[in-house]
Amino acid sequence: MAERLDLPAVTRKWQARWEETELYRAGSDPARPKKYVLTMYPYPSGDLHVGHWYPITPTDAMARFYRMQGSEVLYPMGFDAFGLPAENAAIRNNIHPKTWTYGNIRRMEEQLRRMGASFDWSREIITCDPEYYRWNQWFFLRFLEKGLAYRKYAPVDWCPRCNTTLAREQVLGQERLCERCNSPVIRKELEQWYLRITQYADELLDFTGLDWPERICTLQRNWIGKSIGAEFDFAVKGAPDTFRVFTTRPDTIYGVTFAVLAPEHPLVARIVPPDRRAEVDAYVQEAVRKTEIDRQSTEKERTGVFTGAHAVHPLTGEDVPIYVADYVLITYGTGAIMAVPAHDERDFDFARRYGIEIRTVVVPADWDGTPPSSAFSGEGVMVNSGPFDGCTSADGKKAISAELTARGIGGEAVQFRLRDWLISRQRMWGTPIPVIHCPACGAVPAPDDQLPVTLPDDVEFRPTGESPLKFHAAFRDVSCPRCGAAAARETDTMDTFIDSSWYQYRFLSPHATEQPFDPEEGLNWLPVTLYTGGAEHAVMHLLYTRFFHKAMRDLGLFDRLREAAPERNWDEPFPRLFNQGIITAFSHRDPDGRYIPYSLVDYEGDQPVHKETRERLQSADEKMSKSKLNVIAPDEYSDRYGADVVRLFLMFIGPWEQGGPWNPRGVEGIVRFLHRASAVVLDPVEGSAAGDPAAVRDLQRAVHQAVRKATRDMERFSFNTVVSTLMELVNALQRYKPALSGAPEWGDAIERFTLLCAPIAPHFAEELWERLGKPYSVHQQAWPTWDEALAAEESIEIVVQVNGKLRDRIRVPPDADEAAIRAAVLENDRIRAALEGRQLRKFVYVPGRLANLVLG
RNA sequence: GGGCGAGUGGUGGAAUGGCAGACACGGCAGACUUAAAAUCUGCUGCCCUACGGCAUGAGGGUUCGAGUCCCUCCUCGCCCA
Repeated sequence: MAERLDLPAVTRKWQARWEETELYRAGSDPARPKKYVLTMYPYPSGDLHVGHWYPITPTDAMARFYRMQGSEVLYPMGFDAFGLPAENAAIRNNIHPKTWTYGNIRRMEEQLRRMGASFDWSREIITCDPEYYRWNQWFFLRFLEKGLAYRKYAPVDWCPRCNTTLAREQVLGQERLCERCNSPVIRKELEQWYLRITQYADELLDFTGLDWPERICTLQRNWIGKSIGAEFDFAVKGAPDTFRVFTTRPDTIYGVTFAVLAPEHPLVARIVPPDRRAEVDAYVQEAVRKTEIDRQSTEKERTGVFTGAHAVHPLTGEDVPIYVADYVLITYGTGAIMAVPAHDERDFDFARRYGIEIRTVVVPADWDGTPPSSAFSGEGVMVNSGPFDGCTSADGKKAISAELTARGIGGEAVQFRLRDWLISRQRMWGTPIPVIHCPACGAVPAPDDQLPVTLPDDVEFRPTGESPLKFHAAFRDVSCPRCGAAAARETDTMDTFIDSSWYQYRFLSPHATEQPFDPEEGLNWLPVTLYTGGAEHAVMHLLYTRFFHKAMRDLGLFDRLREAAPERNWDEPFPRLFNQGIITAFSHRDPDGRYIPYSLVDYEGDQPVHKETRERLQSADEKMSKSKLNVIAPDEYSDRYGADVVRLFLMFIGPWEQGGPWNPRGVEGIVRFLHRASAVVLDPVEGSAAGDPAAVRDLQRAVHQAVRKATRDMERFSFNTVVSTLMELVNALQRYKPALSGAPEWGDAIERFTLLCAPIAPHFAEELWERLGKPYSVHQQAWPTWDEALAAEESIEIVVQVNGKLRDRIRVPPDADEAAIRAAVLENDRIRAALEGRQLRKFVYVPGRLANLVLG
């Protein structure tokens, strides 16, 4: 056997060559179709682990696949470079976040290069560069002009650990944890900047023309949370005040027996008579201290207090007692509700507790007249509802809304769960919000010619975590652009999700100075052909960028493009999205629950134990994370086996959208595969003949079937089966080689095999290609095609079943018709035996596959 | 509580409604070797000596035929209450 390929050396050799020859620079030949492949850019945390390789490897394969199919491909990479870890590092180590960030970026660029991904590095963007973030500021000013950006005083979510406010989307789960650091958020009242994403709520609910995983659309739909119902004003009895409520169930309005205000509702203070004030105040004080989870929890009993005031039922004129209760949130809807205990579980609990009447007004169609023992929240037929008795819920909703409109107190209304996007962050390492606060003129936008408003280099971090911008006189103290008086620059910075909301456009022309992106380049590449990334961004990045795109569109940024290419989708940033799964690895914990690094794990049989203490360890398959000490660095594997081994293994694990466990043993299988493949392609075989024609046909069939399968599987992102197809092909080539390696068809076979390897094992394929004496580069060759005639089976095997059970198989020519098959089946000995004494009821024939005899 | 997704050998997984378990890991046996590693060959879902039977979380249904479609349930994951 010839010498084995030195895969790490092959990796280094071709990476250097590709870089020298700028092989992956996106070209601009107008004759060739264009594809823009993009995968979510990483945060420069400092070290790339296999979790980073996982999304990149298949997208790189797709970029290569598209190039071989004749397209020019834009496949750029950059860094999401603003954000808190840099600032925390700055506080700990007393270095500027910029120093830390750029250090990490340089290291990660190097690591990314060692993957051998075909990025066009000439397009790199780094969001903390003023060249980039000036355009965040530019967009902010445009949004301000259009009323899409505004400032308001409101309750906001505050992360005490990160020392900043967060957007609603960045507060996760029922526990309301900070998306970054997992600490529980608290509520504060602050004046902050918002983007009016709610203006696009309806359009964001429209997913037509999006080839996205259904799951992501559903998540966004739920998050936006459109509900249609009615809104109306309750008049307070004996006072000039009114308060507005929203309900999704106007058909239950005759069942209203009380109303509830949120403890924070401004009306509370006004309507409470003096004799009840002490009790109500005490309740309100108590309520505002509770977290939202406590208040909304279904476990706890619902509490409240009677205000002493009454409202007037809008239709019946009855007195409706007004309560304050903490299960009504000031942040949702109008902060007040009409309560219908018979048809709402929470209202039902509350009414039970305080002895309030429960009045059934909607019943199921088959109702037997007995009062239900719990709230009936379904739809049905209206009863006890005056003129509306007998209406269905659906009709009743419309009729009641119309009635409210007729009385001039409300009407049909739509409520969204989606809130405007809070973008202010009380942090230093982000894009400065380009606004100046003037005592006379108020919040004044920085003039365009003052952009970019840059972050100062000489900052001093405080251990408290407060933004140093607040204390930086040169940054803060400026004169008002409008009146010239002494004024203060805004010291809050923008949410870093602003950066990623439009980065796909900056890649087109990362150094454009007059506009965010060059429309000519846009016309070349847009919209993005394929976007990939993690599903965890469903209601953050992926929602924000859809909003941002639509806002950019409404600023006119795509007008010229739409005019030149009206057939393309200019309403969405990413018409086609694919979510990869998560790559996991074993973590190990000692009996005290502490995570133990791999370097301290030993095995006694299958039982993991602590290398030193010999304690038994608990292992679990978990998402890779630094805190769980189960992060796998690809470097060790890459240095030992070459980058292609890591790439192939990641693709081989299983379906890309499912993710899967990293398994060092499985890596060995890939190494074996590459060595067997290189041996079968490169090793000479002595004394081989021209080969007999039947064997040649078998070889061609194997090759052409593999080409067909690999092509189809690439197109449907089924990378694991692309790899297994190539493994099968190598197994077949090994079988045929001794007899056929002298035949001309053999050369064709190994050439096609090498080309099939190119997208998924780029270094390996390049080396084989060169050793086969072919011209550089394999990545500039055409993807192989298959010939259906050569891929066709010579004879086909028909499975013969009796009553659905396998009884025999017969071989027939591929063109055999049903009559011929039937004859052959009935002649078959085993079938005749089975037929003995029974009657053939039915003969089912599936062309080319199977015959099923149904016997009586 | 609601929505979505998943459940297939010892393991990762494959399978346009048509031969369940491709491909690989691991295991077993053998070859090569003084020996080991590497490599190669064979076997490897369960039951049965065999014929054959049973098997895709459980139960039902549709169908000539169900891992795949429908219904009910269980378990796990994610999202929302």
